[in-house]
Formats: sequence, C-alpha cells, structure tokens
Amino acid sequence: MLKEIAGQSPQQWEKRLEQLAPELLEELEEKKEPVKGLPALPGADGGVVMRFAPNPNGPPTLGSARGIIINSEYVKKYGGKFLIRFDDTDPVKKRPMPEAYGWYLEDCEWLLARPDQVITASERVGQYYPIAEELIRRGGAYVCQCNQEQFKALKDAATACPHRDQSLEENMELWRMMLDGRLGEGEAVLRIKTDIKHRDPAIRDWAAFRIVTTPHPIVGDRYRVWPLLDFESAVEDHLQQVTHILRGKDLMDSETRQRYLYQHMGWTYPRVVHWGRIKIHQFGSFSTSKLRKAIEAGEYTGWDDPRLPTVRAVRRRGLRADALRKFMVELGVGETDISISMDTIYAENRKLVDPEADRRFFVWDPVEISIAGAVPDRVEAPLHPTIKRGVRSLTAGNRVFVCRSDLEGRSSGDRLRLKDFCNVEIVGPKEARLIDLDPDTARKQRLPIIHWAPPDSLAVKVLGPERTDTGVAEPGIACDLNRVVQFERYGFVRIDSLGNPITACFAHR
RNA sequence: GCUCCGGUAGUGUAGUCAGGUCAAUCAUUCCGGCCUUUCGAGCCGAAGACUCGGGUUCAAAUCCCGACCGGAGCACCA
Repeated sequence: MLKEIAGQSPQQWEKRLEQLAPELLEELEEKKEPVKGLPALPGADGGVVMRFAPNPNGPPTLGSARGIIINSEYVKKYGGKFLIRFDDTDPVKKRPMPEAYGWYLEDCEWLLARPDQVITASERVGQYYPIAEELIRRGGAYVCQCNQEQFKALKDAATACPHRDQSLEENMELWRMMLDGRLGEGEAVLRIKTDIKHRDPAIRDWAAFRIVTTPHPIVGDRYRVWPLLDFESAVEDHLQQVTHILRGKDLMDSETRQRYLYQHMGWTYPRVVHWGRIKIHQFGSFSTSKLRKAIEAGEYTGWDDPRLPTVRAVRRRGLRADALRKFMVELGVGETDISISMDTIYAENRKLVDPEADRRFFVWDPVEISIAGAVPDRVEAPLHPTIKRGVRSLTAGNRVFVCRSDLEGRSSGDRLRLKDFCNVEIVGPKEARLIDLDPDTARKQRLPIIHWAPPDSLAVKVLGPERTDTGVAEPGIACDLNRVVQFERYGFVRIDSLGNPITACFAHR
C-alpha cells in the first residue's frame, strides 16, 4: 500500500485527497500563505502591554529605534499600551543624562511611537522597598555582607555564603541599616535567593539592591539604596502588568534570574522574545558611551552629526520615520546577530521621498564657464521629471557653473548638453559655444547631459555621513528649508540651515 | 573554566515548533537590457543560499547526535 503511494506523483496524491477529504486540501493551501509583517506574538490576542526600557545616557540610536518601533508596532497590531520606562538606577557607572529623557520622548514621537505612559525608575525607588521587605519576609532575599571577591569565589564553588541563612530578624535589621546609613557603600547588598547550586553560575543568588551615595542627576540624594536592573525591571514589569517583553539576547539570563523573584512573590512572568545584536555596516558597532566620548572629544559636532547612527542624525538627513519603521518591521525579531546595511534603509526611504522631492541643481567643485552665442537669460526646468507639478525658473546667460569633473577629460570639439538649457561645443578650457537649445539635438547626437548652476547661485555645503562637499546651487533652495530635495546627479538632501553657506545634509543617492 | 543561544544567496528575511507540492519566499544588493533632457525613478531579465559529518525515515532546511563557526552571560552596569 505504502509503496503504491510512494510510486505516485504529488498530483495524484492531491486528486486522491480531494476525493477522501476536501477540507484537508484547503488546509494545505492555507498553510502556504506567507505572513506579512511581524510574526504573531503568542498569547497576544486579548491586547498587550509592552515597554521599551532604555537607560537615558544619550539619545536613541538606530538600535534603540528597533526596540521602539517593534514594541509600538505590536501594540498597534494587538491593541493595548506602549510604555517607555527609563531604567536609570545607576547614578555612577551608567549615569543618566538629564537631557536624554526628553530626547527619547521626542524621537519616539517622531518615530510614530508615542508612548501611552512614561515611567522613570529613579522616581519610584521608594515603591520598591516594600517589595524588598516582603521578599525578606518570605525568605526570598537576604542581606549579604560579603565583599565582591568573597562572594564570587563562593558562588563559583556553588556554596552558600554565611549570610544566606540569617534569621528574618537579622535580615530586616541589616536592611534597615542599609537604608538609614549605618551601613556604608560596598558594605552590604540585598540578594535574591535562587539556587546556589544552579548549573549556570550566572543565576546564583543575584544582587537586587546596593548602597550608592553619589547623588542621582534627577532625584539627587533621595535614596541611598538603589535597585539593580534585574530587580527594578522585574518588579516594574509586574507593577505595569507588562504582558510581553522584547529584550536583547545579552539579557537572556535575566528571565531565569527574575523568575525566582516572581516565584517568591507568586507573580506570573510575562512572555519573552529575544533578539540578537544589530550592527550596521556603515557604522560598525557603536555604543552610546563610545559616541558620547567621541562627541566630547570634538570628533563630532553633536548628537545629530550626520555621521552618527542616532535617530536625530538620520532625521536631520531627511530619512523618514515610516521608512525606518518599514525597514525595522521587515528585519523581524530573530535571535541571530545581524549586520545590516544602510543601503536597505536608503532604498526604502528613496521610494517614499523620490515622488515628493523637488529637483534642484547643485554643482560641486564648481568651475565657471562662458558660453558664446545667443543663449536665453532665463530657462525653466521641471520640479519633477515624471510628476507634473510645475517648473522652476532659473537665471541662465553666458556664464554658468558646472562640475569640474564634468569638464575633465573633454577637449575642444566635444559636445554636451546642459540639462534644460542648451547644447554646447567645447572650444577652450573653460569656454564653450552654443549649438542650439533643442533637446532633440542632444538626443539624436547622443550627447552627454550634465547639470549646471546659474550665475546667481548660492554657496552650499553638504554634510554627509562619509564626506562634506562644497559647491553652489540654484537660489530656489532658500525656500526649501527643512525639506528634502534631490540635487540632480548627486542625491537626496535635506536643507538644514540658511546662511552663508547654506547647509544641507546628505541622505543618500 | 562554567552556562546559554544561534548558523537559509553579498546583506536581511519566509519556511524549522506540527518532516512531504522547498530544484526553497520576499526585499535589498550586484550584473545585463529597455526607457528617461539626472549617475534618480520606472520596466524587463539574470545571478546568487539550506555550515559540515553522521543518524532516524519511504521522505530532512525541518527531528536526533557530533563537529566547526559566531554571539552572549558568569558585576554592588544597563
């Protein structure tokens, strides 16, 4: 029987199945449908509460954008709440930047991911204390006075430290001593009991609170006992009733650690999805603290320097939020570490921006040439090559600018067309002579077509991720402040400031 | 050293849980052609991948084992 089936073709199987059970055939076809957008989140059908939890020690980078976008995208998909939570509980080693809180909110807004609620951990530390005390009462936590090396040695040997089985009263008293100052920095931590023999040493009795006397940039010296990430995050996720956590693979152990706390408290842990590290070809790997140092050293002009992989920098260059969103959604949420190229983001952005961007002439490395003959004083050029939305009027005349590179390698007798203007023949190093105005001449003679800039052009400096170009551009760009335009044969730019020179930021070709 | 995770075209990604129509999806990139008064856009075409080795099975990208490669954690950082 089996042999008989194996000998038949898939088409024959299908026919047979159709006779036997047509409903199963439908099911087969259903399965083939490709899923669009983000993969389904298990258990999300009743709505979700999700959060993005940055440390505000700089503005969001493109890596943060992924977290902001994917979280908010899921909330959009299933309904529910999107939270921003500032995990700013280290006043020393990961000292928060007061300005950065606002930067996150601004960039979220721009990324079309307005949070439904904003939580700042440093302002809520007082609410964590009763939970710590409850944990002590339940025997799930203890005050440990080992120094770091001692504890590490014991932990690596899978042995409990002497403080682990102190009485409840002792622990409470020590905890009060942490709070009221009788214990100093480094003298004690509160640990969550896990399994001291857990096969993974990273899980064993982790620290939940430590003493820090350095004032916090937001709340000053309001607290001297500060939670560590695993405690703060675990508790806050429960308080906010977070349903799904998206977190980096680097925090994979956190779930295992935090589950012990949840167990002690009788809470249920949210669902967790992990994703791998993201690297961008054009920027290499970057960290906020590294960028911060480079900025402070004067290597960059600021957090929105077009050479930087921050959200504000790409915004300044004229990348659009919806392009970024589309790109991030297509990246998905895989656990593999990925290395992406900005080219893919650029391609996405180009599709959105190309139909909307007016065309402008920008001549880099300009050379002034003279054209002998009766050339018009003004010409008109379309604002867009295929979408009819009008023209721009340009001053023309006998002297215009062209790119040095368009002249190089040409000699007397060579002909070319100045786009939307005239056909010329080279007669000298910087001299040309008019042939005629007809674009058909250029077409028939297959002349190279170059662009040019009018005599009344303005000085322009284009700041790009890879280099800075200087040149001149038609004066109309003075009306394009904050808009994205295409400099023909150059690329898309956002006009960044009016001045002398006008500055533009380069987006992409 | 201990522990965890991953490996589909150049880059991402779908498919892997529930093995079969997967000679493998989509996007981007690259190449060729067409079109175009931009080196942009558009159109057409092409190239390009299941890390390796065993095993299970009629059948393996999919399940199992091992190797290799890559990433991460073992903080009083986030």
